Amino acid sequence: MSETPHPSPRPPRPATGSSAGRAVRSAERPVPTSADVARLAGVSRATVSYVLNNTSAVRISEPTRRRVREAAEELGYVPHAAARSLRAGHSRMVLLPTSRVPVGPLYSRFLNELQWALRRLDYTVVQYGSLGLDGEEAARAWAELRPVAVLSLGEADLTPHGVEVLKRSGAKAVITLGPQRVEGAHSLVMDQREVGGCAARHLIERGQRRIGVVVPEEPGLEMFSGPRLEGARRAAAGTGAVIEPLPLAYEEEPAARLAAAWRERGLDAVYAYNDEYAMLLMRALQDAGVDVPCETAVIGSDDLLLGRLLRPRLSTVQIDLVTGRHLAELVDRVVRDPDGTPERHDLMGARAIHRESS
Amino acid sequence: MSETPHPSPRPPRPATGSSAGRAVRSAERPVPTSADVARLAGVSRATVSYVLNNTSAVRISEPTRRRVREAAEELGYVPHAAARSLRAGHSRMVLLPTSRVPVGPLYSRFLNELQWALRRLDYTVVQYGSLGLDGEEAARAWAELRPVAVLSLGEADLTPHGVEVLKRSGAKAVITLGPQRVEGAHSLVMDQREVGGCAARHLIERGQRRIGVVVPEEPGLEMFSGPRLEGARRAAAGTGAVIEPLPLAYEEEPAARLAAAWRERGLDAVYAYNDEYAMLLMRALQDAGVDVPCETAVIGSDDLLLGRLLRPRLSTVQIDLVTGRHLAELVDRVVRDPDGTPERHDLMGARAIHRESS
DNA sequence: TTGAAAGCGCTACCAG
DNA sequence: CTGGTAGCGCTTTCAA
Repeated sequence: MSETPHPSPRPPRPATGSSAGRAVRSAERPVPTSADVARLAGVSRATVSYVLNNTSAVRISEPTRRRVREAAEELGYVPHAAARSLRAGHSRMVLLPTSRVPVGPLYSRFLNELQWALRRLDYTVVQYGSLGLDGEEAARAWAELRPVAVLSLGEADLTPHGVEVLKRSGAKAVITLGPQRVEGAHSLVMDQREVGGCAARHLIERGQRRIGVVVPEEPGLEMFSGPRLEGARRAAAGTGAVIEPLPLAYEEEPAARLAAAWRERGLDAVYAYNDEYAMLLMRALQDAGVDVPCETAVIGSDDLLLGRLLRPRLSTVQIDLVTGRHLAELVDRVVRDPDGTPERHDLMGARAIHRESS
Repeated sequence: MSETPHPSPRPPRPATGSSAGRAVRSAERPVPTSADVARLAGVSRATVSYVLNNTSAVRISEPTRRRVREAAEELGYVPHAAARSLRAGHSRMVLLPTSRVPVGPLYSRFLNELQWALRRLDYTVVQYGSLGLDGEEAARAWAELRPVAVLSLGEADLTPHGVEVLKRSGAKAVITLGPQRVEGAHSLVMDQREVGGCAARHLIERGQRRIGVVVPEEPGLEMFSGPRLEGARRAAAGTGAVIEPLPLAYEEEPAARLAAAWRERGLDAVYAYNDEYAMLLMRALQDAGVDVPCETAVIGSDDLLLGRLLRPRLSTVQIDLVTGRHLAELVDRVVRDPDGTPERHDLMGARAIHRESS
């Protein structure tokens, strides 16, 4: 991609030659505008606007209303959102930069809930794929849409300058959801370290001393895996337990290889990033004759149903995300009062659930 | 939600009283416009536009260019996408209505790939959450954004009339991805029946006669589960095999109940909607003492890695989706030549993979 | 090489 | 109760 940072030019737009506005192709009917509706109904554009928006400050006679509505219906008129928000000077668009990583079921449920809640508050939720843009570029791209709020869920690394750009472009709320605060933004801290910390503490309390931590090789997961590893390290610090990172690809063959050389590592426990990696590794260990949990304890995270179906049942770290409704309300509050002090919210709880694998 | 269909009014907008345009709050700096840049650079707005868009038809002196760019940088100017596309009369927005269902990893990978490919073709991908709107309402809501293309992946039921609305509002391409064609739209047929068909044929070929088909009770999945059941029925028709639908919630307890009463049903095989449901049911069957595959054969679909970790390894139906790149190119082709005959593409292949559970 | 101005579709004033 | 109209920010033609 040759999207370039600010003042350097965009790729030149080909001089189309075709004049702006109405469609030119002969066969194409032009898109109907409120003026067309007005003409057909025999009223002014203002009246059309009043009727269609039900403006309360103005009384329009019932026959007129009906004529306008019939005309709109007949033409298949649909108002032009861009024109409307241009005129209004603001929109109710909440921008939700789309993640580039395959997110888990937990997270996508959260996203759905969030969208629903925002809709109920009359916001238009727009997920914008900013794949392949860095922080600054992304911020500029988002700013072009003039959203009233941006909810960056950690997809691109929002810099303080990026936040500034967004605010200058009219965003009332810039909210980040990630491991650390971003200067100038309202930050909802979702500290993944706590997940790794829970897992490690659980293992250590149960007497394990040499703990492996699976780090997925799948690209795009560093955002989660790094802090989780870090959290495990912190939990181990000073307890005498040691932490050993174990890079692993999400496939049978690499898992089998890791398991084959398992005893050489002398690990007595492993936190496997999440339940899926845990299932993969646990199967490989069992196939290699390593007993779980006696020889090696295993714990995952996310509390997937599937983990409960294994034998032994998989221990896990349950993650409580803030509800979508809660977050939506926060967005709304910040939009209404943009000058409130950027608060810091913690919105993730984590607790270990002991089953049979640890 | 009180979103009402067309001509009936929206909830009246509160007469704000505040005049449109520039922000009013005293503390707030107004959002910089190209006019501000022009003023600061000491040139006209036209020149600003030329420089920032690198218009090839016009030669601007290098010193002027630099002054303009510096001014833009200093003000933190970001062009206003809505104004631009209003003026241009078209946008390059591809609207991707967001699904309301928790989609699987397969599908979200496909979505990511698609977004990426569309970006490479210089489209702006916007996912729009149309949760809670019916087909007609959704079509109108989408049309307000004046997208150049709409890619409805079956989230809301697009009616022929909805397609008409979208086309009238300027959409060059309306592409549906679902079990059946929609009049007027380019249809990419993703026939889920084929998945159920594959599974049933596989079981029948292996000598099974009484086949259960798990139908998830999870809301929002009917779109997939219905056709899959239907496909299984068709495959069974005339073979002497019978199909029995088995509603099931995705939880351990209901699965255990189903398994406890399993023998009374006299089923010798089951297609469990997907691999996750298959894993759930298979575990329940095993816990109830029903042998898999001898007493009951089990097959899922999606070919998840996790299914291969079970003992017996889970048979499955592998689904080949069209690639995102392929679909993006189709979108682009249709946008460039909107009047081409709506083609019908098949973009799903399915084949059964025999492992150990069937 | 640059500037003035029209106009995209819409809404909110103010006058009738 | 309704209509005229200004102007949101931008691009592009035409004129200087």
